[in-house]
Amino acid sequence: MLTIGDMAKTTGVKVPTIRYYEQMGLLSHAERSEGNQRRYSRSERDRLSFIKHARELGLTIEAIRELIDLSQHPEKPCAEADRIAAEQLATVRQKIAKLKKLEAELERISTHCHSNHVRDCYVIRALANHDLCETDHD
Amino acid sequence: MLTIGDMAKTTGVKVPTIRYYEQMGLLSHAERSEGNQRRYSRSERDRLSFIKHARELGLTIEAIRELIDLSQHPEKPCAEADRIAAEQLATVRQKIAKLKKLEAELERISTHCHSNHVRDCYVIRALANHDLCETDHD
DNA sequence: CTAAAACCTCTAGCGGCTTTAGCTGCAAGA
DNA sequence: TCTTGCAGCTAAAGCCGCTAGAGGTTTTAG
Repeated sequence: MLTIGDMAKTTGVKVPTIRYYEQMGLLSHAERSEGNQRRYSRSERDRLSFIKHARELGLTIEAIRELIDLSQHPEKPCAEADRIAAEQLATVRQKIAKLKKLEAELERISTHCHSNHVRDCYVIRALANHDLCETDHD
Repeated sequence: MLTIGDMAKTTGVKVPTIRYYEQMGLLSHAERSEGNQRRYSRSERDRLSFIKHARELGLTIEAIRELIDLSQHPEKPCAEADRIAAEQLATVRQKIAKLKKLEAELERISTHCHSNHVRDCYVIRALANHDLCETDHD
């Protein structure tokens, strides 16, 4: 049996976060030692790794909960799991697209200013005046 | 004089958000009507647009506060403003890099699954098993 | 046996808002 | 003039996904 510290060490998820996941229902209530400390099996550690990996990919707690529920029902069709992954992919792509616009504008702003005083600073002027933008970031 | 609603309409910043910005010290305490409603001048609206634009670019409230303070002192050197913009650019670039890794992995995961049941679902297996990853997203 | 490390619960805090509850202000139509 | 209904007000709580701290208990190493 693993202590919560062992779990933390082997998965890289911090101890308070593990307790948080239990509270959120991603991990079931762990068995307890006589002294009320959590004890985990290897399969619970695997589930924690699953959760960690999913979080690293940006999935919400809610989405992970759905995936865990799904994985408890191996006979169900996996279209649902596909949908969750695909949605996340779409979200990530949107974020990339948006950040690229920001990158372009910030680049322009911060390479443009050759003045010495705030009075003429391009950074400040660009922020004050959206018309100086080339792209239509929202 | 503009009401808070007018401000919201012309800048696209929601009414409660405007009040929040005032609380955070980005907007100064607005004048009030006899009936205690906020009344704004055009220059306050311009400042709100500035804030909005900066937020869209991902600047934190704190960074925006610094920029506003700077813009009140036109004779100061603008190196500080440049630094803020450049830092934000670096942050944005980091985020893009990370998201691209996620995109690659999600793409692989969600195009890989041709099974019908959760039992064999690649999405679920990939999440359970980090070894299936090609990149070393953190 | 003791000291230290690890564990426990509970609560509060982060950023950047959004929402809710319960009020008051104000303009336009009957 | 009255009323209706939108707009505004304040204060406080809620959201996400943790993280940190206080103050106590259990486990482990020596």
